[in-house]
Order: sequence, then structure tokens, then C-alpha cells
Amino acid sequence: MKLQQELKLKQPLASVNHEALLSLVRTSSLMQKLSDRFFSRYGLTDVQFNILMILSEHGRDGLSQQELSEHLIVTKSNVVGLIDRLERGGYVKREAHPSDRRFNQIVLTPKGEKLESKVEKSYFREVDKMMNILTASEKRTLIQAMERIRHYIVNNGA
Amino acid sequence: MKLQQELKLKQPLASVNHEALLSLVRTSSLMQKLSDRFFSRYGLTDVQFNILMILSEHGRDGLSQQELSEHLIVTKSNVVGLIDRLERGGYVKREAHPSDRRFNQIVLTPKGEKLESKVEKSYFREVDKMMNILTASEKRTLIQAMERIRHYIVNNGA
DNA sequence: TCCACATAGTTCATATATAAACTATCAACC
DNA sequence: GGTTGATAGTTTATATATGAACTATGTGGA
Repeated sequence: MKLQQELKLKQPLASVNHEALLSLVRTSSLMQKLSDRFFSRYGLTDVQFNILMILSEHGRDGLSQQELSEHLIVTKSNVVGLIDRLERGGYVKREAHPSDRRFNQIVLTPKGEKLESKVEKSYFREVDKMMNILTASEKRTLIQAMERIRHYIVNNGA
Repeated sequence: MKLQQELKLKQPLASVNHEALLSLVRTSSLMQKLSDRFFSRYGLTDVQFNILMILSEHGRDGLSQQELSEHLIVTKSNVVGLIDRLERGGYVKREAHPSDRRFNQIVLTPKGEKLESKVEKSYFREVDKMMNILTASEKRTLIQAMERIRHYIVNNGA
């Protein structure tokens, strides 16, 4: 569907720049909703799955909440609640750092590991299904264009 | 910066599909943060400005909260709080519908109108600055590709 | 007319996100 | 070795978002 109808705009978008921006934002927001539905089948949110996936890359020592916040690109205060909920579900544990008591080492439980590896397979199948709608050339253009936009934001918006 | 570093991934992204998807999601999230900073200069959030802009298109009769929720593509329960906060700030008013007492007609106050028109100018300047980083051809490709992705989501994810 | 159903808005529980203020711990330096 | 400053995590206030359950109102049919 055309953006103008999707957003119920009374007038066509006057500027291609604005149309391109809204295209991107609206698509990302729809992807978010699709991903909410997908992960809720496993009793997870997308962010929770992301944490499980990051932790599964990092083995027995896990990551501190500070490190997690850097991987997730959110504030450390946000991580507190995220880990609280995952801990309540039995998917992760807060363990003491052996030499520095300021740190929590966040590690997957066996239950968390099991769920992660199950969901991950299904997740990548869905990603392929959706993204194969684009041609290889479109994907290259997209990746490249998005990188330039991020470069602009990081160097100007901050 | 390359996505792999931005997301602190230990390994390069195995699939172009996943890389394209994360490009998009990560860029949209950075845009969100940029827009947070932009609108906070005016004491607004991006969603609040969006509401003001939608209302300014719709004149004296305004919109019901239900209609607003359709424009914003959020649930009606979310709109309650959004309008509460805008009303508290003096930017909008809930008015009674003349013939159907179920409806609130949401309209801009003069204060809301004034702020909207001021912020809007500045907003479009910023959009142009950022999106002019892309070539006209990249923007066309982006708009077109995003539309196909949204079509897929609406027809498969629902 | 009254009953059933639909519609608009609200409330509540929950999840995500930030910034600011706070506690606890550690490290470094004089 | 004690003060100073940095770092890790928590708490609180606020904003956004959903879905489910609720109230109030309107509509249409038997």
C-alpha cells in the first residue's frame, strides 16, 4: 500500500526526502510489530531474544550489564529491568564477578540456552523469507545508503 | 561505521539478508534518537509533534481519538495518555462532539497551532539536510523496496 | 420498546526506553 | 592509608506502546 494511504495523509507527500524518511521509519515500525508477534509465540519479546542471542555468543563468563547495554545500545538503567524479567523467567542468571564486586556477570541458564537455539533457527528462516523480496542489488544499495545516513547522524546529531 | 562494530558482534554477519534487515532497523533507531533530541528542544516528543501536525491538517472539527489512533497506527488505549499529556501542556483540547457523546473531538489550541507551525519549518529543514545524503536514485530504490517489504508484512505477518 | 451488539474512551498490567540522582565498590594518587 | 574520582548497578519519574477488561453511549432489529 502507498504511504499516503497507510498514514491517512490528506495530501500527497510534498518532498521525496520526507517520503524516503517516512518509508524507512514506517517499514521499520511494521517490522517491529511483525517481530513482536513472532517472538511472542515463544513467550519472549524481541529485545529479550536479542539478549539471549548476545549471551549465547559469549559463553560461561557472560557479559556485565554495562557491556550488555553497549551491545543493545540502550542505557544501563534499561538493562536492569530487562535482566530482572529474564531472570524471573529463568532464562538468565546474575552471577558475582570473581574479583570485582561491582559487576554482575549475566549468563544463560540451560533453559535459556535451549530456548535461544530453538528460536534462532526459526528467526533466520523468517528473516530470509522477508528479505528475499529484495534483489541482491537492492540489498547492497540499502546497506550502503543506510551506512551513510548513520554516519551523518553520528557526526551531526550528537 | 560498519554494522558489525556498531553492534559489537564477535563475528561478521553471515547473511546479507540479516545485514540488510539490521541496517534498516539500526538506522531507524538512530533516527529515532536524533528526532528525540530535535523535538526536546521544543519541549515535545516526536509523537507529540506528529499529533500536532496531524491536527493542524484537520482544522476546527479536529479528530476523534479513534481517528488519531488510526493516523498514528497505535492502539486507542495509547492515545488516551498521549492526549492527556498534550492537554496538560495546553497544546490541545478535548471538545464534546455535537451529536454523539461517545466522541472526543481533539483540536489544537492557539498555543498548539503556534508551536506546530514553528517546529514544522525547522523539522523539514532537518529532514532535507539528512536525506540529501542519498542520491535521487537511492531514494527511489529505497521507497520502492520499502513498499514491497511492507506489502509482504501486511499480507503474511497478520 | 427493549435487547443485543457495536463503538469510543478509559483503566490496568506489562514491556520498553531515557535521564537524573543515588549506593556500592574499586583504583589512584599524594 | 585516606580522600578523590571513576565505574557498575539501582531507583525514580516520565514517555511510549500493547492487550484485555471495563463504562458509557448509540443503533438496529425482533
